[in-house]
Amino acid sequence: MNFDTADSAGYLTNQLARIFARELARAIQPLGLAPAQFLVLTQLCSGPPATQRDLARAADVDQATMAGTLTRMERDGHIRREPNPNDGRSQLIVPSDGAKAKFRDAVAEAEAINRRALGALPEADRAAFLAMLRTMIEEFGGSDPGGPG
Amino acid sequence: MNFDTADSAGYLTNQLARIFARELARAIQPLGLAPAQFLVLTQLCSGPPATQRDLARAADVDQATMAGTLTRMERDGHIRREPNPNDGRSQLIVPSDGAKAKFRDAVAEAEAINRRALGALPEADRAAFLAMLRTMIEEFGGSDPGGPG
DNA sequence: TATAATTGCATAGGATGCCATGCAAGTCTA
DNA sequence: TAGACTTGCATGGCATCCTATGCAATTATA
Repeated sequence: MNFDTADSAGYLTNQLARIFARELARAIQPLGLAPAQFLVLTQLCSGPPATQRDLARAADVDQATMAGTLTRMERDGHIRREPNPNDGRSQLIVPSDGAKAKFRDAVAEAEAINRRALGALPEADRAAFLAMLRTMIEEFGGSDPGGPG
Repeated sequence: MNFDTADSAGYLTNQLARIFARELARAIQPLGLAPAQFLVLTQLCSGPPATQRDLARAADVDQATMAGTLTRMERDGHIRREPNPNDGRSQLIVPSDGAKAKFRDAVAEAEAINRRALGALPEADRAAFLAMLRTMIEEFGGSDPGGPG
């Protein structure tokens, strides 16, 4: 009974994902940002005001996970929570000016890492790789972090 | 200033990796195994006796991470640590009979998940996808969990 | 409208991961 | 051989993630 990790899509994907996360964490750590926080800013800096629920859904993480990330971001002054006039249960998450500035630097770092990784592939394969990732993610589309697929 | 996650290799890879992890965790949870523990058994059940350091390197995780995983596996009776006759600093990790049996079931679950994911791709693309993952992982080959690339 | 179901959050618990430290054992070298 | 360096582990701290709960605010319904 064997399991060859070298031929396992799950194992290889996990390994590459950890590499991406490590590289990004190292690159943006000087900015006071962590990978999950960068992702939150990606949403906040390019769209309308969002609630915790919105952010969790957009990032496809559990609500509890997002709650923790936002707590740390608030602690570090990256965001603040404002009352939501439309719903007393939720709050609107607003990025600080400092966070917006740091986000711009972080984007450059993230893009550099993506370029380095994709650069290892023949130019003709790069778009195909991204498309394959999207296809497989779509296959598990119903796989909410909070419910079986 | 924008960052389009839909075109980010890092973001998409991370998302797919979390899906794989979630699916595997749910599938093998009834066996009393977690993803990282399954990976350890993959090594232990198909190779010579290994030390904590060997396992950490094979899995490309930090030594401290592996220490924690092995502690939980020992707590749950999946492994035991035996003195290493060749080096007083380390111990040899040995899988329990029960763990070996559970590993066989877990392999079936992991393979099913891999098949489902890869099955979303045209047959002709599957091997190419795995090859691209390996190529990018190789690009960051020196990216040890404990040292900059 | 009173009750039930839904929805948004906060928290606690557990598994991974990474970094930084500190100690012990093994190896190298002057 | 003594001192310095290297290597293997254990721990503590922190960031994610997920599951399970419990509470409060909204909505839907009888």
